[in-house]
Amino acid sequence: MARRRTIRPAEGADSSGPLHTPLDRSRIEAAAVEVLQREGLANISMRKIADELGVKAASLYYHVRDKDELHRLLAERIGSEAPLPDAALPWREQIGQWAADFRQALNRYRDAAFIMGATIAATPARLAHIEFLFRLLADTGFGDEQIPWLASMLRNYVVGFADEESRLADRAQRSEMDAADRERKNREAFEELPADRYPTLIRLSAMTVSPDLDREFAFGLDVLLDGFEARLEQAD
Amino acid sequence: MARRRTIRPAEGADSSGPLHTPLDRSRIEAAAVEVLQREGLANISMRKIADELGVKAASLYYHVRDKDELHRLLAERIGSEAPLPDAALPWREQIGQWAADFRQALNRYRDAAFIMGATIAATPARLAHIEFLFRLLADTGFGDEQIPWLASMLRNYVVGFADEESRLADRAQRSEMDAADRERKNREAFEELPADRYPTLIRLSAMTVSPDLDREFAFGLDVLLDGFEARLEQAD
DNA sequence: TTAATAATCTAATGATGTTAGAATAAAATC
DNA sequence: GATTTTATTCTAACATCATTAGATTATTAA
Repeated sequence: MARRRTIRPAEGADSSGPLHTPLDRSRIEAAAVEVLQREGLANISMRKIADELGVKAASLYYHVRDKDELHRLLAERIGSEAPLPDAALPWREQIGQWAADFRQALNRYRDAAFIMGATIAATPARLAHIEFLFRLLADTGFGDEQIPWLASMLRNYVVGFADEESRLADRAQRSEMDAADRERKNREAFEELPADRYPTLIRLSAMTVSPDLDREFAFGLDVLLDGFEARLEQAD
Repeated sequence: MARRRTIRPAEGADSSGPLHTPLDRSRIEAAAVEVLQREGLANISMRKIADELGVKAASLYYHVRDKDELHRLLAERIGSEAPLPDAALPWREQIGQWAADFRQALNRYRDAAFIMGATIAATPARLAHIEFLFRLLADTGFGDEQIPWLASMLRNYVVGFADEESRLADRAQRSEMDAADRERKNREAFEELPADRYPTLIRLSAMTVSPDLDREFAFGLDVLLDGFEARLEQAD
């Protein structure tokens, strides 16, 4: 039984014949990340990933079941880059830190929020996040029957926010305008709407033109946690 | 200039030659809905929609720019099926009603939450929802600079919840088990996890097995709105 | 040296979105 | 009523995609 393979020494030119360092899931994952960052989730294909590795697309299927598994690999990687906070901090600060770190991890990758939303969280790093939230909420005094839904709200808030962020970033990149041009164009778009139908929307459109996303993220989380705290007081 | 077309009388057999009632966006939308409900979003294709209409795929492009526009059409349809609540009710009840109706509309269509999340809301019905939320929050006394983010949180909560619901429903349908079998299987899956790594997750897994989704939806919304109310009291 | 096994490749299948340009049908014009 | 114009659909094709079966190569075990 031939179990292990060694890395083939690449003597001579790279392109002469099938001389590659052997594939494995982690190299495939790395290549997938490369393509993701360069072309976005919608433009990832098995062929492009294979090209990145100097290999034919069919070879990937020896190491990976299908494209869905690749998505799960990407999701797990993103999740694994968000650290868990110091357990000694007060609960609100722990959640604040967790949310900020999670958001940061999501923002490091293109379409990350979308990927997280489209895959199931049955991998170690992502389960660790859920375990962290469950444990923290339990230790803080929330009722067992509430905890899964509260945790889901937290996760949902961060992913939803990051998703909006990434949509904004994509739109900004696709239309190659500077911030001023974009702001003008945005304002024009709002002013084209029928003013009688959407008066409040138009009046408040200025608020959404150039937002301070860090501030808004913290604000929304604070609102959410105020709601949590209200439940906590009820239970006493 | 030939402006109008009349419906061709379908004398004789349907299949004899190119005799169709003419296409238009609304008939295409209806066919798309048909395919969506039968096969799910991932399995919609221009060809299948065309088949549904007894027409070739290329014909669709005369009425619809591309597949993205079709998605926007679907999203607008879903949004237009959620009514706006009675403006005479207290603000929390208005939001409660709005959320319940919106969730119901989302649950009427397969993958609806996903579709809403993946398209931009620049269509009349969806803008009307935003206008409603903005106006209600403004009338209730929230600060102008907070309103867009609060509204985004509400929308995000409903869509996120419905997305989880539809994932649960899909999984339930795909594995053709009854509720009891599913519950057992789910429990087994949790018990396979390493107990030392995810103790709280496993302990609370019972809570997520057969949830009362209506109750949980209302609970989460209540938590969120408690957070809103706290902001309101600060402003006074 | 030979046999077994692991990893990659070739080739193909069937499906997809989209486009260009031909064909057809209805309406407008004469 | 005949002809031109315009609106709508079709044919055919392109490039791309995920995936699979089976041949081929390379490496290890016997």
